[in-house]
Amino acid sequence: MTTLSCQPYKGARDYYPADKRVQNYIFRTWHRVMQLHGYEEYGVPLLEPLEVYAAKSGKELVSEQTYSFTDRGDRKVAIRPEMTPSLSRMVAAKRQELGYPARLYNIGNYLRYERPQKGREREFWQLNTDIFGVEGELPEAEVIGIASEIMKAFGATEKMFVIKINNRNLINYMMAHYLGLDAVQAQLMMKLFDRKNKIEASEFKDQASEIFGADAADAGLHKIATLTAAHSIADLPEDLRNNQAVQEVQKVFTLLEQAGVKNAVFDITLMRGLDYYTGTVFEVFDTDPDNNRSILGGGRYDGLVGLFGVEPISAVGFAQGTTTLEIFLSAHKLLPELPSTTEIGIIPLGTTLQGALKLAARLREEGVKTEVDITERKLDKQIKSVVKKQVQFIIFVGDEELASEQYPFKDTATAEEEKLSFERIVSKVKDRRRGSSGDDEFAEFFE
RNA sequence: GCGAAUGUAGCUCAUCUGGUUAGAGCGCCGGGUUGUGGUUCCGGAGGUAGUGGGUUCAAUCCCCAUCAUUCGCCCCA
Repeated sequence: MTTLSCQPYKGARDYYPADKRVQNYIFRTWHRVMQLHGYEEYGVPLLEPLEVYAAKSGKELVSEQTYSFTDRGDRKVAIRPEMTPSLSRMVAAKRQELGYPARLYNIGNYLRYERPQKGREREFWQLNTDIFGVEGELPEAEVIGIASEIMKAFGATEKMFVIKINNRNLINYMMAHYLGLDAVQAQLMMKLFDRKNKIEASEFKDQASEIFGADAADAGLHKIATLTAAHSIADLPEDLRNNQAVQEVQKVFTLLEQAGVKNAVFDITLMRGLDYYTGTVFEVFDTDPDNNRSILGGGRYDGLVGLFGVEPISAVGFAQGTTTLEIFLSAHKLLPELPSTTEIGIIPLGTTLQGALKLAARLREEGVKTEVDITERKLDKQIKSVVKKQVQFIIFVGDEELASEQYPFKDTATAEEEKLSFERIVSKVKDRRRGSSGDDEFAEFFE
């Protein structure tokens, strides 16, 4: 008989209670910010017909990175590698019944068959948020503003992250008309732009001139230098500035300024890999040069709903994953202390287990999350277990306590202990609840 | 899919250029204390050195393969 491995599947993680607390903290914050902005939660199936992704997601994502199989009915099926196509399908199906603007969000897990590494897992969890049915730049500004608020809700300051913004129409115009590239060259150049911040300046230059070809290299490089030096619309060369797409970008920036978002910048090198984007694209980056990593990304994708045979509906959205967000939060020391959801551990003294169980039942009636140690081990072992589980309080229950109804009530963090009545204990725990999380009105997200 | 590094106890690591029964710290379990932990003392369990093959009188150490982990590329959350 061979022994089974304890390791989880490659690229997937086990979430022990301490890990799950971190994940739930992130989920809770996401729920709170999205609901405050009037977004409603929805859900989609884990499985989709493969062609839902084949249509628009991008070649590599579908052919190389999708977990797909043929089901017993001979259907080609994929486990969702992303949300947007499913959501577009869903919106298309009920496009006449939804109230617009349709503001929707979801928190779910996805699978991509990739080589795992730092900030990348095969199974990952992300927030998806989208607004449907509004043309113009207002949805972009709204969604980017929410992205910024999410970052701040996690405690990030504007110095810690930057919102980079670009526009697909501008990119296309720039590639074809300003730089004079054909489709193949443009594709290569987009990939190169995408990597600009990850490679040496000289390497960027070499590869760029190779794409231009010997004849056009000098003029092309000169133009690219002008482009990459541009940190706002105003810095762009005049040939580009009059383009319609530039006006769109300008409008987005004006709206963000009015909304008080100060850390958004124009970045002509921002590309985004997915094929379905049609207008504004944006990403949030860590400003720490050691973590040159995108922690949120999205854009406008007006064509996707129309693929399902209905009139197109304009759409803007973004996704943020827990994997890279966790790296960001811990690097900036933004992860709070997250104690156990269990608030009280009761330790029976001597032969008072029945009394302890009754006390626990009374506490639960008051909504206090309570466990009882039923191991009958030595006292110090029981205390150690409660502390290890990061439960906040201990009540010791012996015959004396049951008679007097005054219980030694210990704070495991400070080691302070006092004798309290049942009522005082309940109010202490509830005070602590309000004080620590600060968002008791969202207590339902603690589930 | 490509490149590189690593793999010894639950965790972090020793074991000097291959040489007797592979060690330590932390953790875990038990006891000193039939009512108080994270900072005491004593004892104990736990390893076919990722796995398989090869070289050798002899392999944790050298070689090959394989698997896993990590870091990059590609791509992306």
